[in-house]
Amino acid sequence: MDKAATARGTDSARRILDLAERLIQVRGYNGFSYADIAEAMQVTKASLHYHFPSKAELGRNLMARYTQGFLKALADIDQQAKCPIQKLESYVALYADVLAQGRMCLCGMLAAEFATLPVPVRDEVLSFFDANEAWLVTVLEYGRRDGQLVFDGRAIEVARVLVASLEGAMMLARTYSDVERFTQASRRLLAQLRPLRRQAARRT
Amino acid sequence: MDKAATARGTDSARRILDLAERLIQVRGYNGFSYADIAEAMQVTKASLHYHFPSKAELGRNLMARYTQGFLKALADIDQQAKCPIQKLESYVALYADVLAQGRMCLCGMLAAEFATLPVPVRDEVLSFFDANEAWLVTVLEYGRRDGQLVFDGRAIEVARVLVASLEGAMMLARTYSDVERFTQASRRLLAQLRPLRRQAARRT
DNA sequence: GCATGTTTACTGATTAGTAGATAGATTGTC
DNA sequence: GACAATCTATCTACTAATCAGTAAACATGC
Repeated sequence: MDKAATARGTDSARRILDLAERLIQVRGYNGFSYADIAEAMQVTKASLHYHFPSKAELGRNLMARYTQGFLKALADIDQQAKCPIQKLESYVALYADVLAQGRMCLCGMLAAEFATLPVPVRDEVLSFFDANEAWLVTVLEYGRRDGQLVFDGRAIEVARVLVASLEGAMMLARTYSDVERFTQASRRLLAQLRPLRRQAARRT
Repeated sequence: MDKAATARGTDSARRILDLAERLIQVRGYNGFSYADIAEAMQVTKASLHYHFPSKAELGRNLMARYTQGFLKALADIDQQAKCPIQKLESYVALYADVLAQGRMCLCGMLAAEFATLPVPVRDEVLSFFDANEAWLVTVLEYGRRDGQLVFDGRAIEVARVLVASLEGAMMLARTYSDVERFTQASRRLLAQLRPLRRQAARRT
């Protein structure tokens, strides 16, 4: 059965990527090694090199998969969310879900280590952020046009502040092992985009 | 002359810390080695271990010095700035100056690698952020009391969003090698705290 | 002669990466 | 349907480089 063969064949590669993803999100690109993955999978390092010849290649593949998955998630939000506010809330939830597992955003982590990354990995990281900003710009402009969102100036600037703030809030919250820090920050960031700004923070 | 001796004596330690600081800000804690510092100083690795027995000890000392310097800078701001807005602008300038050298905030970088850090270094990183938040809270509360700053809810929350957003904006700006990204983000973040919010973004 | 700071010459662990053997499953051919 | 060839995925057994860290000799200046 070629189906089973294919399934088993791709399974190792997928598991390697899963483990690499988690390791990078927790320890960073320079904080994990092939030996870590090999140990977790109970195989030898050599077999990892069969699937991903070099660490750079592993990183590039991982990033490509991550961005693809993120774009899929954004498309799902576009289908399901009823209004721009809801889209932004779902967007924030993507971050919160990662943080809830004690992980950083893969790209936030790689952005920190950017100077040490192989060039192909760098390119993928930039693509990820570009795609994020582009999606947010669409949501923001649409939301402003029909009055559901309020902000000054260019949407791209708001989008960039939003991405940067969420990444930063995620990093600080993880450092303090305090998800609530992220929740409070994201609630505040979204509140600023809503009309009726007086209600930005209902509770003190 | 004990002065010259002390000066020369402490000079090596200071230069080691200077180089370690730059290396961590650019490449991260796991992205540099004693060999990097030794090469830059034209000495052997062994002599570095004379001054800082272990990498953890080096990191702890570096963080202590960094926080001390930052607190000094905050005290200077308190003395020189005339109003809360000006204080916040000077605070943001501290970040911008680091970024202008192509570096990340030392603690922003270490926050990303937090899971892999020796515990003493972790503690120092947390102290740094705690001190930042505490200073900001004072500025924010004072500013709101006499109407120069406007924000909803608790000052601590605003302080945390500010720190997280600045760290995130710094990281993204450095990733894109585009200081302007940080400038725009910080201008926008501070504008939200000013009265007359209509003027938040004068130019597009 | 004693303290400070440096060097030489190591150690053992870990890093990414490779060559070649091997087991088992799949495929093509008669 | 039997058999050979090939493919997939793994293992053993390495390499060369780099990592943090150490011991002991050695210089220099007070």
